[in-house]
Amino acid sequence: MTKTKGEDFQHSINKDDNYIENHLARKKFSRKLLFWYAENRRNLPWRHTKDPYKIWLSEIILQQTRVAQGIPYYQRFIRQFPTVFSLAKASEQDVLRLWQGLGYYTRARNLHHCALEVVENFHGKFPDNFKDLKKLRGIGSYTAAAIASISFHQPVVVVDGNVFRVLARIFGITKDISELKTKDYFFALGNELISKEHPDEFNQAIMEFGATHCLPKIPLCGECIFNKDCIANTHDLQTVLPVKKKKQKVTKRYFYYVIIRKGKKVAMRKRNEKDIWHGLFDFYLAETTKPSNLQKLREENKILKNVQSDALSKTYKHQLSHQQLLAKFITVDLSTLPAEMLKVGFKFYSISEIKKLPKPVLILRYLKDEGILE
DNA sequence: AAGCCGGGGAA
DNA sequence: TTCCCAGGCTT
Repeated sequence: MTKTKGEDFQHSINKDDNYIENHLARKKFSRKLLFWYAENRRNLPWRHTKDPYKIWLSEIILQQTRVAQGIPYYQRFIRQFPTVFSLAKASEQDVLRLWQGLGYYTRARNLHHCALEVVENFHGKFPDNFKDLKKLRGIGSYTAAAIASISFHQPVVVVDGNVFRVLARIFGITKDISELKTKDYFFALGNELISKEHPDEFNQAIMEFGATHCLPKIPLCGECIFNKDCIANTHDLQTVLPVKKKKQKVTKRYFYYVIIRKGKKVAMRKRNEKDIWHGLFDFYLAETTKPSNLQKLREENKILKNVQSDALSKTYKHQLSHQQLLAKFITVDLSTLPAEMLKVGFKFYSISEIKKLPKPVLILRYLKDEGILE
């Protein structure tokens, strides 16, 4: 079959704002989801209680943490701190020690701080609604919704990684989930869909569905109750949805160029093919991952070690898709370098020869600034 | 809006 | 290796 990707699909969504209602009524979605959950729910320690303290504890532990990894921590915390009072009474050191190995340690400090807040400001009773829960330290929109729905039966949807994935796929939402406002969109959509009768079950069901069935890489579409209702499945968009911009980090590279002159000629080298600018010519180069200075460079680089001048040029910047290049130049005369440096085998070019060599724009800009090239 | 926090499992 | 996990806080 021909895959309907990107543009065609985007168009079909944009031209119809009622897309969701047309394809899967909210009641139907909720009903099918709860049905699936009844048959597939895992038996997890925090599923046997509605105690807001225990629900809260489990949710903090499970932030950015897999269920299997969190279970033993949950059990140890419950055993050692059965109530919010006992947790509040503990020292931060004790809490951190019990948390060790779990990562994201501000969670542990916030956990302790929050326990103190609940004891001192609320007589040990957690607030019973989304808005007030969210005010507590370490409780964001996700955790507030989880506690509000599970412990207090409030119809507020949880929006976590699972919910993004499940809703984006089933309803064909192509918004970029890395954008902050997109979370508001899913929050609104989820609150339209959530079962008013069983908000707790709905929230746990949709997360369970995402965690065990609608998997990130290989969703089990073949045996899925939403088979015909799911846009991702019917349009073969499982790998596209949810849309998340790469966020590929831009790496910075600092180039310290040494322009070695011999009379009217200048040394240039052809660049390695495994890097940018392969096959192009630039100058002798000392590269670092952090900004440096001549002092430090002299200690690390055999050429620069003997450089007398301390006049680095201004910084030349060049932005590529995934890396930012920052270059400085320094000119030295070959005669000032020690004899051993001659063995490096620089090749010298006259100005007219240099004009003919293929050069990176970074080099070009510098040469023009210096009036070497017109 | 972006950076930061973290250990671990899966592909 | 890379991705992502039942996110939230700070700047």
